[in-house]
Amino acid sequence: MIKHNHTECRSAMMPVRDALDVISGKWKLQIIISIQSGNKRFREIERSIPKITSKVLAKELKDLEEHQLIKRTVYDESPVLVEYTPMPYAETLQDVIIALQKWGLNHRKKILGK
Amino acid sequence: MIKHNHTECRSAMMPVRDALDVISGKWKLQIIISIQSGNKRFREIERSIPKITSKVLAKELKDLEEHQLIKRTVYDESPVLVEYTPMPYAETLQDVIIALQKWGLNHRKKILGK
DNA sequence: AATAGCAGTTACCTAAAGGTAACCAGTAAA
DNA sequence: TTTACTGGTTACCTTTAGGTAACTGCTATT
Repeated sequence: MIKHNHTECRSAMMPVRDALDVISGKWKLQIIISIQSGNKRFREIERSIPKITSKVLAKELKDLEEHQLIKRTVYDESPVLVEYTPMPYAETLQDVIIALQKWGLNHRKKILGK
Repeated sequence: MIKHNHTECRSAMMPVRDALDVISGKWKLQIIISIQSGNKRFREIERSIPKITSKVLAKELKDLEEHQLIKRTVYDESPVLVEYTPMPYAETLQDVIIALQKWGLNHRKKILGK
């Protein structure tokens, strides 16, 4: 083999796979960003994310809760009050989010600049 | 730190959306990693990515070419020789890839550590 | 002559993601 | 009393992603 290394390639690819298994899809990172920005209530989060629907949001919130990225708290007032808050683990995604933000900004500039 | 600001939330979310429009999905980053590792030929790339199929690979390679992340070169020998190589623009994804790798590694440790 | 590799394409199908709209119970404001 | 808000759920449907397997023309190997 000249220069490319099969093993090295695998060990670069696998962790990306593992990460994408958790945070892939159109909505998960957007929801985390919304909650990290201070949105707590279901409708509040829903309104903060263009085009998302109740059904999709409900499902994705469950996924994120299962992965311990957010916490769902029910305050038993009447009517019931529900709050979604970020777990500390969600902060570990900052580098990913920032890298994607930077790349997205740059990409938009590139596209519009043509 | 965390402010409850609608505008701020949007401007954090939109670039992530833009980025995901280009590099979302199970395969695109894996393909870029494979090509950046030195794999050039169709079958070579295919073999380097577990579980990918010819059909999916062909489609994703077209997408990546359209977004100018990779280049397809046909050498008109006989039989035809085709090479895929990374464009300089693909290098701008390094931060994203590295962030995802780190997070994926850490996440796997977290899951197995329980 | 048969087999295998190359770079894909095609047809067919399933599974997952996502959209649309209606609906629930409870509360509060108009 | 009607309207609207809350946090979702349900049923139904479409779209997209992705898998399976066969097949192409061409060449090189066995």
